[in-house]
Formats: sequence, structure tokens, C-alpha cells
Amino acid sequence: MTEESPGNLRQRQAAATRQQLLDAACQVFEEKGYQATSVGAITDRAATAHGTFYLYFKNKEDAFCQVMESVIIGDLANAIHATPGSDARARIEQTIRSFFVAYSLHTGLWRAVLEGALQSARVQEIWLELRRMIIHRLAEALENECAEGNVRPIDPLMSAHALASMNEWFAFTHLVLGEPPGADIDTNNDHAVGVLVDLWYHALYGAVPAELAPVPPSEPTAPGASTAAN
Amino acid sequence: MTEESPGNLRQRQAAATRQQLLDAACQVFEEKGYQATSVGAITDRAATAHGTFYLYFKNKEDAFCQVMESVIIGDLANAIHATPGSDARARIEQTIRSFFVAYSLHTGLWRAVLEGALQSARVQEIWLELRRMIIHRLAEALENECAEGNVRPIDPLMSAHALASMNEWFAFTHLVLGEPPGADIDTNNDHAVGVLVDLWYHALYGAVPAELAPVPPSEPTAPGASTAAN
Amino acid sequence: MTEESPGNLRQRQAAATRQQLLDAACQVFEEKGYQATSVGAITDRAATAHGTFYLYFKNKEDAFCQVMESVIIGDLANAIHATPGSDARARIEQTIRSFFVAYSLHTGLWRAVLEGALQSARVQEIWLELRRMIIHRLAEALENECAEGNVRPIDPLMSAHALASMNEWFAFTHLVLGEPPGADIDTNNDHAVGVLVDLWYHALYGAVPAELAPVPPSEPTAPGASTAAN
Amino acid sequence: MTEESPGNLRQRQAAATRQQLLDAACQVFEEKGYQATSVGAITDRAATAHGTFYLYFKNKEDAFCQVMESVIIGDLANAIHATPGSDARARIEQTIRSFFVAYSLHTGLWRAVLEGALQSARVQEIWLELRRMIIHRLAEALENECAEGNVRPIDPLMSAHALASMNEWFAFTHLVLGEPPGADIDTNNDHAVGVLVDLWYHALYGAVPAELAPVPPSEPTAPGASTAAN
DNA sequence: GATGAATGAGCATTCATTCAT
DNA sequence: CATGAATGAATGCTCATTCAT
Repeated sequence: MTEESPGNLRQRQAAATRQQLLDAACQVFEEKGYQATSVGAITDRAATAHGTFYLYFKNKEDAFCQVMESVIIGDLANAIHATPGSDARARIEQTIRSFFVAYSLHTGLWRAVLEGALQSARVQEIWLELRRMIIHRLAEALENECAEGNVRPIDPLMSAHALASMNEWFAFTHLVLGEPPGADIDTNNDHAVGVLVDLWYHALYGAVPAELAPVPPSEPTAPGASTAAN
Repeated sequence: MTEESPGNLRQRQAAATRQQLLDAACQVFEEKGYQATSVGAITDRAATAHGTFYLYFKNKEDAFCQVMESVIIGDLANAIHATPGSDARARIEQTIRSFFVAYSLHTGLWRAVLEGALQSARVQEIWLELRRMIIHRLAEALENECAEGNVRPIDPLMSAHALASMNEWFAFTHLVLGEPPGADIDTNNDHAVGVLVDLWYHALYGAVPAELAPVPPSEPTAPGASTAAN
Repeated sequence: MTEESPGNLRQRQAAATRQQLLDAACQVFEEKGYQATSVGAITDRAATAHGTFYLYFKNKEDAFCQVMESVIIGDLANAIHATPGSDARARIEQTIRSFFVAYSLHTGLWRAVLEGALQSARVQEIWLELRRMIIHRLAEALENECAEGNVRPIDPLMSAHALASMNEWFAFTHLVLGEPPGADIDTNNDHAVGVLVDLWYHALYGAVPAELAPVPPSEPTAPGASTAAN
Repeated sequence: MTEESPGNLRQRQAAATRQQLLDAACQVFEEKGYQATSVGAITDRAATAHGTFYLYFKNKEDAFCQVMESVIIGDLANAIHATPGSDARARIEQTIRSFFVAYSLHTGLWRAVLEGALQSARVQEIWLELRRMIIHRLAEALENECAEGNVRPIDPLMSAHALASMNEWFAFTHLVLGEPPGADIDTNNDHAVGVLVDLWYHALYGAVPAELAPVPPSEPTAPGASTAAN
């Protein structure tokens, strides 16, 4: 049997139509953003009837979520894979670079993701879930570094949150919005990554002058600890 | 005389109507976001006729831009005022804290600003202009610190971009989106600020182990320099 | 088989809806004129949803152009068919009468055509194109009569323009506007046609008293020739 | 006393404002046509407040009628003044030429008159009244020519109607719409007038071949006469 | 007499969604 | 499974007109 795709002919055709629509949706969202994309534009691009869309997706929001799951998450999953054994700086650079790569692959789509997240609770949840996963992974790495004494005691989750924010927002504004305007994105990517690596590395491994006490890691339920430290 | 607002009665009434609409717009944008806000919702809230809106604003985009200019920029301008003389760590904390304050004052509006920036070129430009101003100011401060030898040689503009991104995006996700979900925003603000200050401070003033060379500031037109340094 | 309209049921229904809208548009334009007609009035008359209109027409202007093409031009095409062999006077009468018939069939629509032509460039172009076609045909007939020596040398195009103008505008003011007010249109049509035929016939075939020289046909690029002749 | 304009200061100022608005209305109607002209455009041009318009005019229709009465009728009244004593052909040319002059003076306004006549009953009535006056004058001249035996027996009113229609509509399409498109209006006016004069002259004074009986003048209340003649 | 702020009816247009074929 | 015609709610925007100042 030549059953490469499961199911009978009907099912395979349906799967093909679904994929057609998904690809078309991906393209149109990439080009027009979330809100400006209409169902009609997607079916036009997919060369299917208008009504066919609703056989596979509940509505535009649903289609976008499926696009996110099939494209965006794939990009990041491919990009972020730890390479143990290399030194700290190299690992940091790899993390940052993988983010840059993921954004660069689907610039318009990332823009649409952010736009969609601000308009649809479901899109926001999927996107935030993805962020949390990444940040959680980073937090674990930080915790290990703290435990091994390579990094001073810090709040791993919050710090991961902060460092990931720097990474994510710098990459977004730089690659998607083209900030700062003078910098040519294509030729300057390496420099930008270098700056991020440098800051990130010093933020974690930089030794402070003796007279200044570092912020100790504090439980989220114990607010005010850091203030006391100040 | 109690003539606080200039002009005759007619002019004062017109100004009052305009302010009514501006306030209403601010509220509705705050509650519903950019795209979900309709002109009708604004005039309903302002208790004016539909057409009155168009006496004072060209369209929704224009109204939003005016709201931004009267509210958002005011928040930031009030918040960010340098306090020379205090030590580095205190100045950093003040910068971060002022950002937190600005966001906290109009949570929904900041969300709408980001949403609007992704849908309207004009909104984007105003928002980016504001960002550039802040980043530029920060870059100048960094340049001074470099010149005085307090900070190792860095690319001031890119570094400012990166640090501001950390600040901005952490504050946005934390205060507007409530990330990470467990942390109660109201009680944990101080802790969050503390973490940011700590990272920022070390990123700039942290001394690196001798075996690792810092990233030198490189001209934007000389890409690859930092990579070579790595 | 009674399949007069091609295609399957769906296509036939769609064609029927389109025709419904076209008929409704024709009626409403006829009753209210161009500017006073709203899309809503057309869909009300056609008993379709408001949005259905936009499935078949881009906007009101487009609908009007389609009405013109399906109704007006049809009227004229049916009306104007040369009947060679009859004598000059009979041919003139037939031409004039066919114009009267065309106008009489859709009085209000012709009024709307003129109104629309003064408001929409596209309507004007279609209408003028139709006029030019008719005038061109007349000019050819005049040229033949000149060549055969039946009519004195004249400028065929300009003369056709002038005679058609008399015809068109007399018919319009008489049949559409009811000028002159005393004349009952229905009973007086034959008389009016007779007057026009008489003038037209003498204008072309009338022999002038010897002492007055006729205006020779002059090239449009040689203005002043006729003045000199005067 | 320097009472050049009657009334006191108030009244004179009011008259001035009214004239300002009338001039502005004339300009805007000339430029934009009837329907496309808004009250706001007129008051903008007149540099008066929006509400001032309604002190002097009931609405746009009223303003247009007043413009017609002050401008259009003036043009025609100046243009059409009989010059008895000249020969028939010269009188015809003068009539035609005066029409051309009147149209040329306010091209856009004549266009607006026709447009307005098709949209407003009151505008139509004023315009038709003007036409009737002109046609009536022409009909009287024709009647005289018939009575004196210079012209064969014709229906003076209908013939005047027909000849005036030729004149009016040729001039309108030629001068206002630029038909036929090839003919340069400025250089070709004399030629066009010549063609019209020639046709008109022959239509009235041309002698028909003996075998063809002319149409006798018939009372409008005696329809069918011309048919019988055919 | 002049102003111009305020009104609100009116209209065109888009588009997500349904459902009979 | 696929189609695409039909729906109608939603909304932005204009503009004639009024009236308090």
C-alpha cells in the first residue's frame, strides 16, 4: 500500500485543502497583519470558495491560532535547542541568535502575532504560553548557574523574564520595526547581537564593586525584600 | 477674576466639548483598545452628537494621536526627569521606576498604543518618536559614563536601545499583561523593579573576569567587528 | 428542454437576482433620477439585502452604467436601423421618429442619464460615446448625399452634430420636460415630428436664393473660412 | 448726502455681505457644479460664518436661483437684443453668436444650471421660463416672416422651439462639453457658428423642389395634421 | 447683523457567517 | 466535501440646518 498520508482519498483531499488554506492564511497574515486580514482574502489566495474556510476554521481567530501553532512555534522550537558544554557566553549568544533567526524568518507574522495578541484573548494566551515556556527554560538555566555559584544569587524567574524581555523586544523593534532607523538590519545584525550578548553576559556574570550589595533572590510572596536591600 | 481658560464663552464651551470628547476617547480606548473602539462609542461616552466628533478630530486615528499626545506623553514627561547628583544605581532605579509609574497610570491605554502602532502608520510614528527620544537621552547618559571611564567602552545607542527594550517590555508584559501570572502586580512591583535595577546595574558596571574581552563599541557601518571580537 | 438560460440552478438564480436588481435600479432611477437614488432604495425595490447590491455592482455609478448599457442603448439600437431605398424625407422622418420612440420608452431614465452625465465622468463618457456613434452615422449619410450632389457642399460632421442636437434636445425638452407647456405630448407627437422633418429637410435640401452664397465645408483647422464667406 | 447705496450703515453692510455670498456662490457653482457644491464651500469662499448663509438664502437651491437671476439672465439679456434692419442671415448669425457668447462667459455655470434643473423643480422652472422667453421672441420673429411671405407657412412656436433647441444644445455640447472632441473650441467657434447659420437659414428660407409639399402650420390642438400631410 | 458650535439624519460600504445546492 | 450566493449588522463620514451668544 502507498498510504503515505493516512485515510482514504476523501480524507487526503480534505487535508490538502486544509493545508492550502493554512498556507494562504499564513501568507496573508504575514502581508497584511491580523486585523487587516479578511476571510475573503485568505480564500482568494487559497483559490477555494469562501464557504470552504468555515469547514476548517471557526473564524479568523481560529485560523490565526492554527497558523501560530504550525509556523511560529515550529520556528522557535527549531531555533532554541540547548547546546550544553559550550561556555556561558557562547550559550547566551546562541540563545539570542536563535531568537533573531526566528523573527527574521517570518517578520510580518510576528508583527501579526503581537497585533493579534492585543485583540484576541485566545491569541494572547497562546502567545503568552509560548513566552512562558521559553522563559521557564531560561529560568531553569539561571537557577543552575546560581546553584553552581557561577552567578550571584538572583531571582531566577524574574531575571529570566527581564532578560528574555530585552531579547524579545530588542529583536522585535530592530527586525520588525527597523529601529533604530539608521541601522541597516541586514549588515548590522551581528553587531546588534554582540551588544545584546555583552549586556546579558555582564548582567549575569559581571562582578560588582565591593561596596554595592547585590539583590538577593526573594520569594514573589515576600515583596519589599529588594526595597529593603536598597 | 477666575478666568483660567482664555477667550469668550463660546470658545470656552468649545474647548470644554473638545476636552469632553478627549476624555471620553481616552476612557474608551483604555477600555476597549484601539481597533474595537468606534467613533460612536466615544460620542456616546462624551454625551455629544455623532457629528460633533468630526468637529475636533479628523477620524479615529487622529483622536487617538491627540489622546496620546495629551495623556501618554504627559505621563512620561512627568515621570522622566533626571536627578543629577545621586549615584548610578539610584539613577537607574529612578528611570525604571518612572517607566513603571507611567505604565501603571494608564494600563489599557498603553496596550492600545501598541495595538494602534501596529495598525496605523501615524500612531506608530508618534510612538516610535517617543521611544527614540527616551532612548536617545539614555544613550547620552551612557556615553558620558563611558567617557568618564565609569563604564567599559560600549556602543551607547545600541546599548541604550537594548536596556530600554528590557525596561519597556518587562514593564509592559508585567503591568499590562500581568506576566508572570503568579506574581501579584501590586505587591510585587518593588521586587520587580529591584530585579531590573540589579541586572541593568551589573550589565553596565559589572566587571568581567579577566579572561573575557568586552565588546568594544563599533561603528554601525562596520558590521562583523563585534563578531570578530567574539 | 426548457433551459433557456444556461448554467445550473445556482447560476440561474444568481442571474435572476442580478436582473432583479437591474430592473429595480432601472425603475428607481427612472422615478427619482440619478442623484436622488440611493442604493438602499434599489435593494428595497428588488427585495434583496443591502449587501447583495455590492455582489453585482461596484457602486451606484456602476449600476447606472449597467442600466444604461442594458436599457438605453438597447432602445436606440432597436430604434435606429436604416431603411435604404426610401426617399430622403422618409429617411429623415424615420430617424427623428426613432429618437422620439427611444425617449418615450424611458422618459425618466433619459432625464437621469443627462443628470448622471453631469455628475459622473464615467456616465458622461458612455453617454457621449453613444451620441458620437449616432452623429457619426448621420455624418456619413450626409457625406454620401454631398458626394452624390443631392445636398450642397457642407461640413458633414459639424452639420450632423447640429442636426442631431436639434433632434435630441427638441425631443428631450418636448418629451421629458413637456415643453412647450401647452402642447399635449401624446396627441401632438406627430405634429412635432412633422415640424422637425420639415426644418431638417429644408436645411439640407432647400435651395437658396441665387444672391446668397452657401457656406462651403471648411477644414476644422481652417477657422474663419466661413466667416470670410459671410 | 453720500447715499450711493440706499439705507443706513447696517443695511449697506448687509447688502455687501449678501453680494459677497452671491459672488462666492457663483464661483463655487461654476467650479463644482450644482450637487457637488456645499453651503460650507460657499461660506468658506465668502469668508463668512457658516450660519450667515442662512440669513440671506433659504438653502442651496435658493442661492442657486438667485445666482441664476443675477448672472445667467444678465448674460442672455445683454446678448439678445434684436438689430432690426439687417438682412435675415445677419440676424440669424447674431442670434446664434449671442448664445455662444452667453455660454462662453460662464461655462461651468451653464453646466450647473442644467444639472440643477434636473434636480430641483424650482431651478428647472426658472431655467425653462428663460427658455420660453427666448423661444417666444423667436417665434414672433418667425410669425412676422411668415406673414410677410418671406418664409413658407410654418408652425412658428414649434419651429422656434426646434431651432432654439439646435442652437442651445449645439452650443452646450460644443462649448461646455467640448463635443466633438477633435475640434478645438477657441479656434473653431467661427466655423461652428457658420455651420449653424447655414442650416438655420436654409431650414427657413430654402426653397424645396416642387414635387415636395411643405408642412403647413397647424394648430397645436389639431394633431394629426402633419401626419395627414405625410 | 454675524457667528460658529452643535446637531443628527442619511448614506455608502465592508465583511463575517450561513446554508441551499 | 465543496461551493458561492445571500444576508444584514456595523460603522465611518458628510452636511444641511438651527440657535444661543
